[in-house]
Amino acid sequence: MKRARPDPGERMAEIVERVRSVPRGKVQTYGGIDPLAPRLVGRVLATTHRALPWHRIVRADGSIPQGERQRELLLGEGVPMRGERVDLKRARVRRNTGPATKSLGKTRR
DNA sequence: CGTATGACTGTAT
DNA sequence: TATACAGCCATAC
Repeated sequence: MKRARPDPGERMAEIVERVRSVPRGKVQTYGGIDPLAPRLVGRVLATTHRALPWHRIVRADGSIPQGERQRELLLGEGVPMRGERVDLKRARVRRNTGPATKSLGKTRR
């Protein structure tokens, strides 16, 4: 059990690491980084953005938080878009790709 | 120490 | 599909 995080710094450090692990040309949502504290992810990005691929982090519905600026960067990486939003179905990082992904239930992580 | 705010999310209307 | 509301974590005042 290492679910407990008495130290905020540790949680933030993990967020930073996860953001850095998002591959180029793909994106991830705030909830995808930390479902329990998506707002915190934004705070971390805002304070650590200089060393992170911040543009690869978008909202759960595919909308882009930083607008045009971020949108250009994503397009530059070849991220599939759908209008002003990212096509999460294709661009979002997923650990499990395949049509037979149905009864996952709690197969998270 | 309490209140407000933010690069958010899921559910309801 | 779009708008409204409440819940959550850490920080700023």
